[in-house]
Amino acid sequence: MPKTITPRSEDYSRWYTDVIIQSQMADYSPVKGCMVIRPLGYAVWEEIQKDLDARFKATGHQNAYFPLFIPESFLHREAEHVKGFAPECAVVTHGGGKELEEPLVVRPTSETIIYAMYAKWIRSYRDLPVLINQWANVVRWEMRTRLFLRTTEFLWQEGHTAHATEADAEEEVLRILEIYRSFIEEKMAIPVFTGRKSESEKFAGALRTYCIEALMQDGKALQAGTSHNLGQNFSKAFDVKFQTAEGDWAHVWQTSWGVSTRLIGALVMAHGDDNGVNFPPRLAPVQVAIVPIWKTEEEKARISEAVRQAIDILQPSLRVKADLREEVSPGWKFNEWEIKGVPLRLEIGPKDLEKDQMMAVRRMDRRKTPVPRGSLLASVTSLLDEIQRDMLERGRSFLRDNTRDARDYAEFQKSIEEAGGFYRAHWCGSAQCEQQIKDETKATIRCIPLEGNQEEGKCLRCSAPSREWVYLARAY
RNA sequence: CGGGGCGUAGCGCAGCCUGGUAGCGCAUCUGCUUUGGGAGCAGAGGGUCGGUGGUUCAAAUCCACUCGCCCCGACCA
Repeated sequence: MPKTITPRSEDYSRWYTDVIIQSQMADYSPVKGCMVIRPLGYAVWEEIQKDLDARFKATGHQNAYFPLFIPESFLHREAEHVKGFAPECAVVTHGGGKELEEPLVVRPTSETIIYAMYAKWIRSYRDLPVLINQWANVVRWEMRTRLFLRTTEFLWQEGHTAHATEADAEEEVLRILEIYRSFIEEKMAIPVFTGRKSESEKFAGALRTYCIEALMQDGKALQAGTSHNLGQNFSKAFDVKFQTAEGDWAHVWQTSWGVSTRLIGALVMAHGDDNGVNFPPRLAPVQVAIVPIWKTEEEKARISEAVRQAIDILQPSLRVKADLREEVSPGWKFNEWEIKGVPLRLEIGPKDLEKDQMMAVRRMDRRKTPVPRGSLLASVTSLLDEIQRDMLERGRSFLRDNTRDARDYAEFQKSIEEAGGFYRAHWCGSAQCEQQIKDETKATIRCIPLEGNQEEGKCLRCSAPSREWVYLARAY
């Protein structure tokens, strides 16, 4: 039997692209670097949105929307920010048939346009904190793109908050980091490391950047989310001031944070296999696919009735789909739902009906479990929970097995080349060592753990004394 | 912008080295048989071989140019 998706262990990029296109999550568009998100891919995004949105609202945030176009001069107000983003900006120079007086930048991120508004909205300490999130698209003209991981245009959410004190801003940044971590681990079933970025890796214009780092199956790290403490860099540039209770004037302390459609790429890379994508139950657009099997007309009548009953029972609490097509065989359907990542399949045929059961098959390992029709909802629900747990656990083992200590530089160079993965390594803190490691091994400092990494040691690169270790990896 | 690879039927590919007028799988259509892991058999339809120019009696094949795509780098809060 010809398989649609072939093993690509020797070519992970190709496998990744094939899986996405064949599962119909996304397509290349006529414009290079831009991606068409098809209904399946968008459904995953909607699940991500739904969940994160609820978490943001539960912590007091509100959604709002700001313009796609940003006057070019806004970008220039914060020196570091423009340095980081100017090279990748798309710029509109004409409108209404005329050349514009001032070019408009298509937002690569919205700090500037949003803080220009905050300057008007914020007057008093009573106006703070401002806790706003925006669901939007942004455009960054990267030299090289990859479906979901780095596209010219992508969808994301960007939170922008303003606080009265530095402590409040720092608390917010860490609160969001924890929201991202728990979402990615609990819903996406992807274990992660969290921490702080080094100076060279932080956001253009931030005081400090915190991040979530995950490990893909080919041993490369992927940044899955970021949360920035902007300090007063932007509030000074945009003059966002408030009057304190004491009557003084002060600049606000700000944060910004975001996750993007890149998360979908993480999902594909972390859980996919040669049978297609593989979604964890809590995030899967379709959690259960029911595939009926019949030969005779009489069987068809009985079995479709049983399917209808199953749907009535499961539909109210689960995202379930009955595949009653007659033009394709059951075997076809099995494969199709697997390619599309449905975590649990329920088969029902004459043999099952006799035993008053349905056959449940897990997408992740094809393990079969008969479930009694009498306790269908409870059984299916517990199977889905089990799959969710097992997927996360499998990811944890993988992350554990691929996180190593690096003490000797030569050994580290050899190991990262052969095995990839994360490395715990002491770093003296100098930008020079960081750069040399990058040049010599392509590995970067993915994050500096927030705790648990205090330990006396020697820098991996220069052997100077070091008080803490960091995570190194090659990254997407 | 460098390095590598690929453009041949709707999709995936072979043929090219060594020129001789285009083939395979999937899909499609017809008929019969088929449903617990992508059905089987028999038959049918479908392609100015990315484009332009050159060499030749003859070009998918050789040469030059050109366009497009993919991968690896450079780049990338």
